[in-house]
Amino acid sequence: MGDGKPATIYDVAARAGVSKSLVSLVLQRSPRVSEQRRTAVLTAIAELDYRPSTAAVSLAGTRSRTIGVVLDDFRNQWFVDLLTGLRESLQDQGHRLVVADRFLNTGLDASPVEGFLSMRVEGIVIAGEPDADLAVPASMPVVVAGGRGGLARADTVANDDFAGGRMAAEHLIALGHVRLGFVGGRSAASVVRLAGWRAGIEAAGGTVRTPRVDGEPDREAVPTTSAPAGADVTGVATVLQADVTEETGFTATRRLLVEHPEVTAVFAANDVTALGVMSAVAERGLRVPEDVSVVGYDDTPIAATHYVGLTSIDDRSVDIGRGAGEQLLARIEDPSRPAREHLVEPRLIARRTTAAR
Amino acid sequence: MGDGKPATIYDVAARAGVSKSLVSLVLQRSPRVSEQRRTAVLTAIAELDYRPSTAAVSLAGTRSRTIGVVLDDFRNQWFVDLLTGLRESLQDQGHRLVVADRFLNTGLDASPVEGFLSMRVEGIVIAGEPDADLAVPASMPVVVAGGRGGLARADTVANDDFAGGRMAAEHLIALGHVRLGFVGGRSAASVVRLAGWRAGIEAAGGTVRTPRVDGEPDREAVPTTSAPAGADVTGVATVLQADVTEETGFTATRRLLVEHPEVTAVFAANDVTALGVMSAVAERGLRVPEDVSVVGYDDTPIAATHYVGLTSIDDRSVDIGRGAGEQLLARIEDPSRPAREHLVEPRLIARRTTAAR
DNA sequence: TTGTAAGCGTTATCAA
DNA sequence: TTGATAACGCTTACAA
Repeated sequence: MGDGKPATIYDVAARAGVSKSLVSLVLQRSPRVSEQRRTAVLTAIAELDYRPSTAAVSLAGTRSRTIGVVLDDFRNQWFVDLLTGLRESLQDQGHRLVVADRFLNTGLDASPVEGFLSMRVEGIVIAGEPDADLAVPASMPVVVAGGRGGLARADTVANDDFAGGRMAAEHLIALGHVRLGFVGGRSAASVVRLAGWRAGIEAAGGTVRTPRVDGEPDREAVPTTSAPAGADVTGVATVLQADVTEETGFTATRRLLVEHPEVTAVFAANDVTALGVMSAVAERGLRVPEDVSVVGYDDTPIAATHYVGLTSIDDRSVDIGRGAGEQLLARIEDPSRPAREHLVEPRLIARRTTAAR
Repeated sequence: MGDGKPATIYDVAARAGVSKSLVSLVLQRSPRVSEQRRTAVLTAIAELDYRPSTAAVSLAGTRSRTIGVVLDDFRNQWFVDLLTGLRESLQDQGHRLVVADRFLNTGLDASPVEGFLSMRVEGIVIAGEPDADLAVPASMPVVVAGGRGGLARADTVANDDFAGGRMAAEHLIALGHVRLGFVGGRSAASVVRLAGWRAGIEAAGGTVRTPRVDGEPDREAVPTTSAPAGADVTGVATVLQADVTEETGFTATRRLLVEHPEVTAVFAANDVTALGVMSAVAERGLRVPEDVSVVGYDDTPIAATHYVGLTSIDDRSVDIGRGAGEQLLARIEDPSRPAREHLVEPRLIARRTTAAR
C-alpha cells in the first residue's frame, strides 16, 4: 500500500489487460461485461486500491449527482435531523450530499451557493429561512426546507407552525388550564405559531387578548381577571420586539407573571425562550409544572434531556428532510413543475413541564 | 441571466477576444497581464456569470486545495467551534473545507475518508476519537483533533484533560469543599480527567479513594467518613462500566450520595453526565449549589444556558481547530515531519452550579 | 504580455 | 462484448 500517486483508470486497465473503456463499464455496473473481464478488473482495482477521481467523473460525465445543502448555521441542531431525512431521499438514490453553512467557504466563494454552482451541483437545498442575498440562478432546482417564502419559484417543505401552536393550546386546555400566556417574537414562524395557539383557544370557546407588542402600552382593556365564571379560557400574548432569546423570554415572562398572575400555563415560541420562561417562573418562587406549565417548540436536544424535560412541539425535521429531498428530485426530473408548499404536521412531545391544573 | 449551460472559459475568452490561457491567468491573479486585457476578461466574466468548474480546476491543476474534515457525529456540538478554528487556519490560507460525518455519504463511499480520497483532498482532519476502521493511506497527511491516539503517525491536537480535571478539583477546593465526588466512565478522556482531578486533590494534601468500578463491591476500606480533622480533602470516584450518559450519571450519583452523604461537590466527566448528577441531587431534596456544587466538562451550549448555568471546563475547541489546521498545513509542507501531540490548556467557566461551602 | 498545445482522469460515442 | 477516440473545462509548459 505504498501510495505514491493515486492509481488511475489507465493503471487498472493495464493491470487487468483490458481497455480503459471496459474498466469504466465495470465501474458503472454495466451488465454487458463478461464475468471473466469483470472479475479481472475488480481484482486489479482492489490490488491497486483504485478510486475514481470525482473531479474527472463529474467533468466527463453528464451529471454530477451532487446536491448542495446550505445550512443557515451549524449551531441550529435541527439540521441534524434534516440531514437524516435528506440522506434517506437523496443519498439513497445515489446522490452525493455536500453541506455548508453560511460561512463555510467564504473568502473562496462569495457564498455557499457560489461554491455549489462551481461544483455544478444538480440541485440545492436551503435549510431554514433563505437569505435574500442567496443568489440562485433561475435554472437551478432549489427547495427550501424548514423555512418559508424567500424564493418564490422554490418548492417549500416546512413545519406546520399553525398546527403546532394549536396543539400547544389544546394540550394545555385539555390539562384544565384556562388562563394561558404566550411569549414569542416577530419572526414568521413565531407569528404563525401564535396564530395557531389563538385558534386553539378560540376553538375551545375562549378569547385571546390581541397580541401585545412588548414595550408599548396596552391599548385594549380586556377583562382577563374578571373573566366569566366556568371554564372560559383566555389568553394573553406577549410579542417581543427584539429577537426571542432566553434572556428576552425571561424578562418578558417576568412581566407577564406580574401583570397576569392568574396565568398557569405558558407557551413559548421556541425551546430556548421556554428556558427563559422557566427561569422567570422559578424567580417568582413558583414551580414548574405544579404552579405553571410550560410548552416549548422545536423539540431541541436540550428539551429532551431529563434534567430539563421540556414539553415541546416536535417539528419532525426528519420528515421535512425526506420530503425536501423528494421535492428536489421531482423538480430535477421536471424543471417546469410548478412550485408548491408542503406542510409537515408537527407533534407534541409531553414531558415534565406540563401537568394538570 | 437566462442560464442554459454554465459558461466555460472558452465563452469568456471568446467574449473578451483573448485566448483561454489569458483568462486562466486572470483567474489566478497573475501580475503579468495587461490592465486592458484584464478588465476585458473581468467584464466578460461578470457578463456571462462565469464560475470556474471546480472539477476541471482540480483535474487540471496540481493541487486540489481541499481539506476533508471527518466528524464523528454532527450531534456533538463541539465541532462547531472546531470548524471555526479550522476556518481560521485553513480556509483563510486558501483551502476549501469539506465536512462529513461518519454517515454522510455512506452507500456511495464506504466511509467519509473514501469520499475524500476520491476528491483527492490534500489532507484530512479527523475530529474526535478516530475510528479504527478509518483506513487512511500512509501518504495522506492527517491530523487528529480533539481525540487521542488511534493513528500513530498522525499529529494530534487535543484538550489537556489532565489539566482540566485538576482545575475542577482546584476550583472546588478553593471554594472550601473537602469531600469531593467524581462520576465518569472508562473512555480515554474520562480516565485522564479523573487522573487530573485526583492530582488536584493530592496536591492539596488530600487523598482519593481508588476509582471504584460501578457494580463491583468496594475492595478498599478508605475511611472517608472518619477523615482526620481539619481541612483534609478526600475524594470518592465512581467509574461507570457502561457509557456515561445523563441516565447512568443519575443512577451513579444517586448511589454516591447515599453511600457518601458527606460529599458536597461532584465533578462529572462531561456536561450531559452533570445533568444526571444534578437530577440526582434534586431527587434527594438537595439544592445546587447550596448543598452540592457540580462541575461538568466540555462547556456545551446546554451548560451555557442561563437556565442550566453549569460550571464547566471549556476545552477551547476553537484553539484546537486552529492548531489542528496549522499542524496539517505543516505536514502537507513537510510529510517527513515527525508526528507530535499538542495539548491545549482548557479553562474553567464558573457559573451558577458551584458555590462556596 | 499573449497564444498554442499538451495533458489531467473520466465518460460517451462509435465502430469493430 | 470490447476498444478507439473524442470530448469535458481547466492548468501549464513552451513558444511567440
